[in-house]
Amino acid sequence: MARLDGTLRELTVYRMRRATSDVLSVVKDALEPFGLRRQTFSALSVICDHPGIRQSQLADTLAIERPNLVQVIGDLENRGLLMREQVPEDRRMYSLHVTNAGAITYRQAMRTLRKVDKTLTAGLTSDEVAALNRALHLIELNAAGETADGSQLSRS
Amino acid sequence: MARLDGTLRELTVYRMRRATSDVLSVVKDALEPFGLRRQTFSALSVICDHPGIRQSQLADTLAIERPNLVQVIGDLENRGLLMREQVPEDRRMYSLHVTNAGAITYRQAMRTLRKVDKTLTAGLTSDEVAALNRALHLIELNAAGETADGSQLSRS
DNA sequence: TATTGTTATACTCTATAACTATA
DNA sequence: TATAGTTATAGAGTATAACAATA
Repeated sequence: MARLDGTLRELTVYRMRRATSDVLSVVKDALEPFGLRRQTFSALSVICDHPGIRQSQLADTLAIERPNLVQVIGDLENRGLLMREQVPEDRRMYSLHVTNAGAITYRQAMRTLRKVDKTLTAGLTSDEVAALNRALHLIELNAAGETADGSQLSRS
Repeated sequence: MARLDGTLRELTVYRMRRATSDVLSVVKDALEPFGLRRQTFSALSVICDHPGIRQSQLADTLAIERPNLVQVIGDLENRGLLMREQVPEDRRMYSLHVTNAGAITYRQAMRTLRKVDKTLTAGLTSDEVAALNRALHLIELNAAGETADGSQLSRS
């Protein structure tokens, strides 16, 4: 039987939502054995690469609202994967560092996610994956530009 | 300043999530003047193309759980965009049809979303968009395959 | 005054169990 | 017994306002 959502599939935005929805489900399952959720994994990754980063910088990087980052950081801290240190020069801030356990967990989880990435893009050449990544990046920039200003589209 | 999430951006799954998140925000804003949400628009589209479709078929088509479709259908019915008729042969079922108002609203919304699609893929050639759509479809199939069975990836 | 991190809160989206009415 | 639609509910993910501590 032919697809009943054929017209919708003419829209790239619909295809993105459908594909991403399934992909995030796979990612969630892949991270579950590590006790990580997508956001805790992403935070761990950025903190590993940038020791001493502040929560507000992390929030900006991951496009997460500051209040929503609180529980992510708290989760990682409770699991002993992360440490917070008050910054002496400005005691409003906390600098974030991963623990040894955090670094190990991150490396294992990242290795698993790279495999997931391979699995999900199986059937595409490396050039096609590169083209896909470029296209996604361009769309992300276009979309961010649309939401930033008072876009005409939302005014009928 | 360089990206702080450079490592994460090596993962296509991360790029998909970031791009799709922004895209869905733009789509939401674009549908708002029509009083539609993403799901009500999608439902309207499928019902327009397939008059008489049943709710369970619609749920399968859009990959929405049956309970979650109830409010979507109710919303469209309350707005007078949709009608439900009990099927005489099997009175458990309702066949769905759009009203004239529903057809008009759908056409206008779809026209707007096609423009949104163009805006978001601006900078890509039509060949590149076609390649993107194919890649997204392949990934969707790969991901659906992973979630269906007891995937080995979730076992460390 | 402005900013960092926090709390409280609410809204959307999604997922599951259990019910009803039909078959 | 099985299925279509429904209800109730709970869990994520995300968004805003307001607060305390600090600058």
